[in-house]
Amino acid sequence: MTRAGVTAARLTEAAADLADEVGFENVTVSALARGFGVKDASLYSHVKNAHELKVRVAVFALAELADRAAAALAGRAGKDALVAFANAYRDYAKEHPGRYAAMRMELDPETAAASAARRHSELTRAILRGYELREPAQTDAVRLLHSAFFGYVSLETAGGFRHHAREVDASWSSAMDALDALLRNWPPAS
Amino acid sequence: MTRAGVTAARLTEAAADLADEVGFENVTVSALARGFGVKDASLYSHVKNAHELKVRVAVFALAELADRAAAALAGRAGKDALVAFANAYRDYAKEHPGRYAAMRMELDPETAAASAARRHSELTRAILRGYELREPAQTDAVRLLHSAFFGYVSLETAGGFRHHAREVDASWSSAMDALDALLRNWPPAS
DNA sequence: CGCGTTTCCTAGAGCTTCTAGGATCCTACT
DNA sequence: AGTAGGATCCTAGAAGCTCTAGGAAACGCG
Repeated sequence: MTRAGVTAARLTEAAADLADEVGFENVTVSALARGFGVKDASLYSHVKNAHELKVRVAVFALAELADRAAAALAGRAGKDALVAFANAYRDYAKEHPGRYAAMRMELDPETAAASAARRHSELTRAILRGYELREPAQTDAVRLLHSAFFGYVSLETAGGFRHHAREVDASWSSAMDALDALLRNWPPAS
Repeated sequence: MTRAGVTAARLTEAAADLADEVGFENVTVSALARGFGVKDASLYSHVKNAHELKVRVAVFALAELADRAAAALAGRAGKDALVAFANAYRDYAKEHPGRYAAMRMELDPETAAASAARRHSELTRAILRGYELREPAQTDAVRLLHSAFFGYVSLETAGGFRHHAREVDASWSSAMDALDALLRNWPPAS
């Protein structure tokens, strides 16, 4: 009897795949063990909790998306960078809905700090290099941009825009125009 | 032995309260039954599923927030309306984190259509009366606004802005300024 | 009062989580 | 080669949650 070769990393990736297939809230230690041809109790040598497993998936997805966003940002500036970054978010959510749902988890401060969440902020900030924004407006813009991307993609994947006539793609590109215009014309502090 | 007086509505409200206390993902039929001093099997006369219970909470929260938003919007226009509406979202999420998390659930199309989700769109659209936007820019603006509110509040409650120096309240009001400026100066279709 | 409906119960099956303790495999050191 | 230690996997089992089936008790109405 050879071993199944389970590691924490492999486990996390399998959990992420499972999340994309059956939904993040249906990711379970038992189902994961079945996928590995292993009893569920065995997985507790690699993972403390069911909760820890989900946190691992969230952190993994955060890092994966940060990689994609960084790649999309390379060699681009201004509106090109903005659109490429935003599309990285949207495409990732479409391709990996379970992983994206995992990212919506609440992480406790220390794991959040250790995760790629900070990279997301830094990458969003990198977009602003093509625009003229100084602190503290820069931080405010980073937060608003991140919120807009995140919220738009969340609402779209949740089906929030389904019942409208207008095509979502057209709305999306219009939103990109609007955000670009906003960054070029950020209002002075009141 | 008198009856406990359980109805679907009372159940939903208790579930919403429970969600605010222990988190939406920890809302369980058993815990709810304990709260009513009743066996868990009894609740299945009122609710089909655990899933249906959660959907009920989501729909309930959606309606409750729509009521608040509508009240906040009454008698206001322009930026006043924008800020009041956005604050209704943010305050609700702070006051009722479990209910807000419930709203993030994916609803199947028919229940989503029957829910207050449409009212949210209409209320967001009402904000735009104070600005000069025609279709299809209006729909695009509604989606972007809704995304920004929703995303900002989600990220803030998830602790996404915790590690930054700048006060979130200041960033928030700056975001309001920015969105107001954007609506007053929406870019023409490209 | 009696009838049907609703609410609640007990009993139990099935799934998931997680712990305890034991067996087996791999690695590294002597 | 032999063996000690650690990592991986197992069985067994307790506890919680979901949900069904069938029965009893309360309630509402004619």
